[in-house]
Amino acid sequence: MPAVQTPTLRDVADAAGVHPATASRALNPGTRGLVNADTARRVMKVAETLGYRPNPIARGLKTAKSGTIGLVLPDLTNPMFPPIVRGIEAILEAAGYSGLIVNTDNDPHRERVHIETLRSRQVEGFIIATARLEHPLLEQLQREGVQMVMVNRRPEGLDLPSITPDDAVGVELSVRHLAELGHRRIVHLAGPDNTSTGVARARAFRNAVRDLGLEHDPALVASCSHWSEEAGAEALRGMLDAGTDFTAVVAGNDLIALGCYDVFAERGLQCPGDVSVVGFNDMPFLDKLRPPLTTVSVPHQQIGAEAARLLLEAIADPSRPARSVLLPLTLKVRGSTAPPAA
Amino acid sequence: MPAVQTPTLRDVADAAGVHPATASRALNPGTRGLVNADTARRVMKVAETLGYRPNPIARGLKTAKSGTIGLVLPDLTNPMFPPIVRGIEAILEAAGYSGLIVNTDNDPHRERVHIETLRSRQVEGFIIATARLEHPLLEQLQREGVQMVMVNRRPEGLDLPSITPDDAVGVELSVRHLAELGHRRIVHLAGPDNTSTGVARARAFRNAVRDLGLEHDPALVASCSHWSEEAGAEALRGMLDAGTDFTAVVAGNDLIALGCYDVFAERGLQCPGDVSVVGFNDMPFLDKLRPPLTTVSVPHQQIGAEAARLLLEAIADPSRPARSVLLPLTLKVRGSTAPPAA
DNA sequence: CTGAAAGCGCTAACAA
DNA sequence: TTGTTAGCGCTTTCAG
Repeated sequence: MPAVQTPTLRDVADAAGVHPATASRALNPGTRGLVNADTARRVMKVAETLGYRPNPIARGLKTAKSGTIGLVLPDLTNPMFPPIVRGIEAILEAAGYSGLIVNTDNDPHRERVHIETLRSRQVEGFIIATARLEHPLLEQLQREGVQMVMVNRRPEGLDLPSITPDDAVGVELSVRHLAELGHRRIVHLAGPDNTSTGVARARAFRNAVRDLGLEHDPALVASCSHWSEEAGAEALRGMLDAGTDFTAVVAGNDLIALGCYDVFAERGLQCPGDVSVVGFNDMPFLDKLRPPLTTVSVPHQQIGAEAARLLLEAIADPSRPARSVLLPLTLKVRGSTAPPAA
Repeated sequence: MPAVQTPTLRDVADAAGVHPATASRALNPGTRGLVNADTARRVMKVAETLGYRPNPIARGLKTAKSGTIGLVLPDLTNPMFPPIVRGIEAILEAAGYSGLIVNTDNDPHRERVHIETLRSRQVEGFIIATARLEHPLLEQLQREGVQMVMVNRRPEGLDLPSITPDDAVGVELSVRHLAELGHRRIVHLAGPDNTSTGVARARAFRNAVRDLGLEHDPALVASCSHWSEEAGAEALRGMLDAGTDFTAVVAGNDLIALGCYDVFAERGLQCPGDVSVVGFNDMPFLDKLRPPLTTVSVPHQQIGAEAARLLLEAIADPSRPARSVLLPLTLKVRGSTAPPAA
């Protein structure tokens, strides 16, 4: 594609009157010390004026380093991910890395293929947002010594570094808020039970209900098949059709909560008049919904940044032990929660 | 990172008892014809069992082709882009390409740096969603023979392939809808006037107002500094503070419309009771707003897919003349528009 | 401190 | 049809 041939290391070396090897050393901060300071300066200057840009591909071929990391997302159209991506990129960029984003659409096959492609492109590590509790692929990657850090969710039984929200605290906050408003029969529409966030939040829900002395009825908990509006709507419809009695819903995440909104409209239920709802994530634009959604606020950008930092550390020093971070959460009270009707 | 050394072409060749060059030919669909069918089969089988994966980096070094294209976005957190990305990836993937996504945050400097990085990574072309009317960088790239296609917006005076919504039709639809409801004094909060979408929509607005015989007052049009809620809010506040009289707003896009919602809340205005609003793009979740936003629906995924197709065509045959596509739009009438108060 | 030489994994002439 | 030979642009021994 070029047309204008970008100058190569040889060109710089020739112009500076040195051997390419010397030019290489002069241009690389790591090896610059090995070369005469004056020569180094001269080479750098020539490189500058020639507009020399090292070819990372050629470099990668030699060093097996590419300056890239892979970013594996389940679904880019879920608004919670862009802020994570942003946080990641801010850190990577500062470190001279770039992230290659792939979308799996929650399909393990696509995931496998994408990860393979990325590996063949020599990514130096992965940030993975698609973890499932059972995740053989991750296990395999770990065995093969691939560097990676999990964001948001994590697999079970694998000791992998991860940055996740403190799900238990988030749910506890939600349930307590509803209890304080006077709700006694609270539904939990859990996320898929093959994800850590799904089960951790469901477990936290049960604990909170018990600790706060609320009504404890298995019929009040259902799992959604996906983290989506449709799945949330379906789960709530099932609950309603079964005649379950409740005055509030703790949704596994914001999209599931939005699914509830759809069902409220279908069934002529008022929110928060007839039923209150709490979401999870605080994705954008929630404040403009009808009604504005009360939700658990998650520092997505910070999650991303932290994950990137961890990964870069691991790449720099693979022997360093895996570290995991739980990020603190807060509840954002908006208009979707109110005391139950008397 | 590897740990398990992935087998190289040499390994395959050795195992199959042929020369690496033969193995290469056998493995590449394009050159497979040059090799004995039996040998080819054998090589492929060996490659299969060895788990051989070609190294695209090494290949790229030789061929100056990388199988990647660069995707330049102004802001990934704007919900209109993920669907475009999805459309692009669907096509690229099918063609064995992958897209490298970068975010410029509307910063020309970041844009320049990112594009340079991508070029050094040998992307074969670009899909660019950051075009400004005046865009020296694009001009330079075009001069240098870089393949690219514009999505959504385009620069002025450069003959570059583009896939854009039919802005004029979209605005015309909006204004006509409002006129039919009985509105006579309609405000347009235009997008930034350094973008083609901003000015094209503003021009279309003026034309529609004239054609429909509505009130034509320069005070009814303002430009927003960005495609954002904040900028939209600011523009509307200015309008209100100036005492401009109007009953409806045609917003440059959905985010600007959302900014209007904020101002309505601040100033105690009812929508659509006191003032109607129409957006542009039909980004996700608009149906759940208070009130649901009437907007122009844009086939984002199709835009992305079409752009990817165009780019792949151009890469395959650079001599082919630049083609541009205007995609048709429809109006999605929701709850933010109603007849003006009497 | 610098140059020479080799090679990362692959493909593309050119010969045979 | 296959093998030989180079070489993509860079880094990295190893000598000097």
